[in-house]
Amino acid sequence: MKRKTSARTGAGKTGKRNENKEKTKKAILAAALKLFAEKGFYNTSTRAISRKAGIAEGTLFNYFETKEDLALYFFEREMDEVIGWFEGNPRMKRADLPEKLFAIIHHSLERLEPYEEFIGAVYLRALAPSSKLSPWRLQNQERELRYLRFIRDILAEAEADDRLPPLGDFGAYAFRLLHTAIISYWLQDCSRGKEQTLALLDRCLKLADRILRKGGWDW
Amino acid sequence: MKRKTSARTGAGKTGKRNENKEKTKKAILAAALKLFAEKGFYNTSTRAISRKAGIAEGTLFNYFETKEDLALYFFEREMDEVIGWFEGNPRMKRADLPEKLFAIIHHSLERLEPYEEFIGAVYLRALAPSSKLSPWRLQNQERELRYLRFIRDILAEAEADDRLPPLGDFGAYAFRLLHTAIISYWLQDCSRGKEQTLALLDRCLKLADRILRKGGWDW
DNA sequence: ATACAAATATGAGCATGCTCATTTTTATGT
DNA sequence: ACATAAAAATGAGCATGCTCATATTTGTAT
Repeated sequence: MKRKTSARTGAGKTGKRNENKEKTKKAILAAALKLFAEKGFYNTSTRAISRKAGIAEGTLFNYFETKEDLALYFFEREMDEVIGWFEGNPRMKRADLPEKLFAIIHHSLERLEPYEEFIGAVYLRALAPSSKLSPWRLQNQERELRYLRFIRDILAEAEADDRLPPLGDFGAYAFRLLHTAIISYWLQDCSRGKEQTLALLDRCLKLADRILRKGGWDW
Repeated sequence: MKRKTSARTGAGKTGKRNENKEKTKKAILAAALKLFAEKGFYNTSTRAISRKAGIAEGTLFNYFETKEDLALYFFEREMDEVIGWFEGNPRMKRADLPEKLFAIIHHSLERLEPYEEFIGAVYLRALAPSSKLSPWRLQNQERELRYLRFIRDILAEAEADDRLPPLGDFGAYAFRLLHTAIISYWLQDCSRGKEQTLALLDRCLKLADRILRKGGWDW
């Protein structure tokens, strides 16, 4: 007789086995988050995470292929948080395009702040998902697509209202380019409260707004 | 009696000691370059470099603080090469501003091509020199300044001819932002001959040209 | 219950980047 | 020549990220 339990693969399965797996995964993530916050990414060893999570060291690598993957998981959650925050925020619905785009980057910078130390090691990679650098996993490609669709939809809405020339997919790619660049600037910004970055971001988007409002550029 | 040899510190000293030092440094760099090209950055161990250079492993770290520093050295040389190429190229003197800027990024991408594999690990860091990620060394700050001055001078020339509104230092920073972003795009560009990146770069600079030619933006 | 197989956990062990106490080399003063 | 000190080279050794052969647990069929 074949299995009677759910035939689906992936998350959401039931059964003791999967309960344990999820419990272990959560334990690892909780331990990692705590230690990263305490000691930083580079000063936290996978041994320490395993010990705190109450598992053997090898087990950790059954759940996450590399230590960086562990960090990527947090970024993925942060990005979903930003998308969720935006979509659940009624003020954003009413805002005009530059305000929306500013808010998205601004909010994501705020969410990223606690992780600043290891963003250089991980985040810039995450934004270049098809780089040869590391074998890109499906998980990352899904996140990437989710991000690009999210931006594309916002731009498409503005295009539909004739407030934006038709950029096609280029718009989302260009915005991601800006997003990447702003983060790399933010990383090296020593000013109080990262005000230089915010000023730069404001400038860039106001500029883009002025350009795009004119319309008729030969894209 | 005090030393009679040169009192200066730094490169260019004479004496058997410094001759040996420079010889060793060159041996390390030659070995590293060869191995990086053969096996790639990540598949080349510091042990292998040391062995090929004919020195003990510890010696390597008397010359370069980290393996990444070894890589940074090549980037530094590449950047100087780009600056030298630009300044020694008479066609560039006559070119207009967007052509100049396009050529700088284009040429540097061409020079960077052999190192593509480990640029993600090193180059983006190098462009964020005051990041907390790693304790930034004087060497890097000097390179950074050399780059920014190089760009600033090109922009200042255009400003003097009234072909550009007065941007002050912002111009050089903004260009570096573009440069960073283009590189991160380039890293993930799978198109033949990286033509997508070149198209994007062309678009960005033509756009910037059109904006700036109008003049009078309230920077 | 028992047997069996698939899934999962384990930790000894590997290669690596890097450190540091010690040894060797070089330059100088007498 | 010899002594001395500074500079430089050395390689054993450390902690780390990660692997993999082995051991344990879990689910199913009889």
